[in-house]
Amino acid sequence: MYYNGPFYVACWLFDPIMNRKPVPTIIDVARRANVSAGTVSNALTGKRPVSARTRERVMLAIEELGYQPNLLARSLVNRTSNTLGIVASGLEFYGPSRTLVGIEQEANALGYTLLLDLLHSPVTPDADSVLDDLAARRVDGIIWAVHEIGDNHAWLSETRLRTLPPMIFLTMEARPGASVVSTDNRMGGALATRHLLELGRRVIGIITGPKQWWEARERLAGWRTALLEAGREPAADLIEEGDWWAASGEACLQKLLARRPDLDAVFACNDQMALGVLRCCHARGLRVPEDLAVVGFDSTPESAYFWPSLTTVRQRLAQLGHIAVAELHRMIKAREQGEETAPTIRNLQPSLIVRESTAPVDTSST
Amino acid sequence: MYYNGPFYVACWLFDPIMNRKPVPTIIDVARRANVSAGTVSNALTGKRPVSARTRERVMLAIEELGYQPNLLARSLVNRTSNTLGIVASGLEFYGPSRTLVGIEQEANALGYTLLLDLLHSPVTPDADSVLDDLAARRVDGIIWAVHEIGDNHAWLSETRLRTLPPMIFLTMEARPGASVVSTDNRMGGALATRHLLELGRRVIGIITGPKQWWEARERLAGWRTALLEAGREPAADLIEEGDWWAASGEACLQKLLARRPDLDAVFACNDQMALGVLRCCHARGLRVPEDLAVVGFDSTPESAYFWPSLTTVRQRLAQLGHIAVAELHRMIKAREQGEETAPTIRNLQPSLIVRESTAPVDTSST
DNA sequence: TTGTAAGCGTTATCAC
DNA sequence: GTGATAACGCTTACAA
Repeated sequence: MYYNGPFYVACWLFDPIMNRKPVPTIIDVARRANVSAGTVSNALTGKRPVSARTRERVMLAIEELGYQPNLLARSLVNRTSNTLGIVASGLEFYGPSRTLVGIEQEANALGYTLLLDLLHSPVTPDADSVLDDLAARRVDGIIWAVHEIGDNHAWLSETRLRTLPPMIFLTMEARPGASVVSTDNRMGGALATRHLLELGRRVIGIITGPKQWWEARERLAGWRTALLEAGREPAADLIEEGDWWAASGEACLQKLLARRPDLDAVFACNDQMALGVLRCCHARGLRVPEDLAVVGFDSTPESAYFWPSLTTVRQRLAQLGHIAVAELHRMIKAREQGEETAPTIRNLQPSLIVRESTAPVDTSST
Repeated sequence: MYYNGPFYVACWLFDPIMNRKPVPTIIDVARRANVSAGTVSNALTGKRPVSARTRERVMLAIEELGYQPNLLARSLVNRTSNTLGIVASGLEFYGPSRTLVGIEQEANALGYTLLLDLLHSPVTPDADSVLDDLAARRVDGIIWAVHEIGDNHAWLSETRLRTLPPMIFLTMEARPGASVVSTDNRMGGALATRHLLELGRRVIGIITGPKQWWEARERLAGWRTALLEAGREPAADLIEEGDWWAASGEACLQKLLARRPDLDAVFACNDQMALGVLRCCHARGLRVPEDLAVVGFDSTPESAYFWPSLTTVRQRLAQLGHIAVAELHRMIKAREQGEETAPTIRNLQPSLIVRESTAPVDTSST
């Protein structure tokens, strides 16, 4: 009835998995249920009606054969793979991995599977080869979750975007033609600094991330803005550049204190550097917050258990991922309809979590 | 010369992406280079020789057309997708995400792309649907990186394994037919405890992870072993069960101290709970390590900057990922050759990092 | 070295 | 409601 020809036999003979019976196909199912392949397909996808009796027979055959539809073949003809490519880096850090979880959740909810590509060097990414591979795999959309460092987005242009599936960018400065979703880091920096100003602190230093990083510059800009608002000068000797690691927090505070012994507050631009700051304070016998108030950024779970617990800026990292995927999904659907979507820019507002490192009175460690 | 028939035209007309020219195929390239599709294929894969002149023409055509080979189609005929499925959970924690990075690195080095599936509930995973999907996508192999909690591996059986691609398990108790790579958590627990014994501590408590977790039980077993070796009794009132979070470290230490005011050392089974322990000590005015020596587990980057810096057990998480992928690759290649591979069990040895929380003399914070 | 054509496992079209 | 059949884009005997 169905004969697949000599090639089929050859494949069976040379089957790479010799000690297994060949994987059943939709044709095997059809044969066993005494229907055509098309009917099996319809029974499975429900795209066209199938009588209850046939459906039953089909399902039975599937069960007996242990049939698994081949999604590769399905994607080939459907011209859609229900797959999202995600390019990320720095997954060993809290922020990126938290965001990835958010991305996966929303992707899963929308029926996408994730194809993960991690960049080994976020600074000089070989963007083209990664993106080409993703495009070759026919992903439905791409999430670029690589922090903006130096000119590592130089490859990005409107014309390049046209050669790619719908794409969304995380944590990047707005660019023509690109859809971006970020935390408002500038606002975060301002929140932290205003809080210290309101506490009456007079000499507020900042330990930034690497200036190469866009996020670091934004948080610094927020600090500047808040100081200027208050009529203070954002003096250069109040700024030290760290590298996001705790060790640099410690080292930078040493330098700041050497220059400005009158320092009475410091904004460390992430929680890890803030941890280094706290350690430095303990070592020097500085009381926090009495002698030095400290604010961090990120609100890692641990920060509530530092000693003292850390006042910090919280970004909604998982939500960042959710929104990115939802927006990407919208773009994909729109393009399927042939509609042209205008690029969107989303800026998520962070919030301040006040804890012991700035508020000596309240001992609660929320 | 080549005419693809009415369907091709229809596809062009109903092209989902109407404002774009249809994606070029290998046939378009062939036509433009005045060769056959097979030759283009050979030029691209190098599987069969192609004359220099033809290759040049082909490459030119590819360039001009912006052709991207369709990996879906290629995988369909090759019966291999160069893809690894990874099922993971708890990615918001340091351990799992660090391991994922290791996995991705090695996978990348071996030419695999990763398909990521995160389990929303590691306790009662819907393993079958996730695995079926991965199998339907025809991944070449699967990495199960879900911690063993309760009976969340109940689905696993030798017969089920036979229906799946080659598979490797992380951090799980050995099982017949399954290849596993884990850290030797029992050894880790013993290392930590022996260290405290050698320091002359007499009453050594333990704050475990949830007993539901295999890893937690193993670390506890290591503590027991070490105490028994030294002729001490692993008394029940020295044990408290935490939940891996810092808050539970704090709470558990309170309970331990209430029962055993003579406690002079505690082994917290991860660094986060150890952080909670340190906080509790500060709050109660206990000196670390003079009054209470503290050891953690994991060696997170932050632990070196706790106050005091934390003595902890280091597992090579990235290496765990490397080894898992390398082993999986071996299994895949073996099965391709039709060879039957015996399941392998790998146990990675952890090591102890001694810092201030147990060694008051040495102030270095390596 | 190159072309022809069958085949990978699906879905969609068009009759019946 | 169901069955042939062509098509998705690529690889690979086989023949030339």
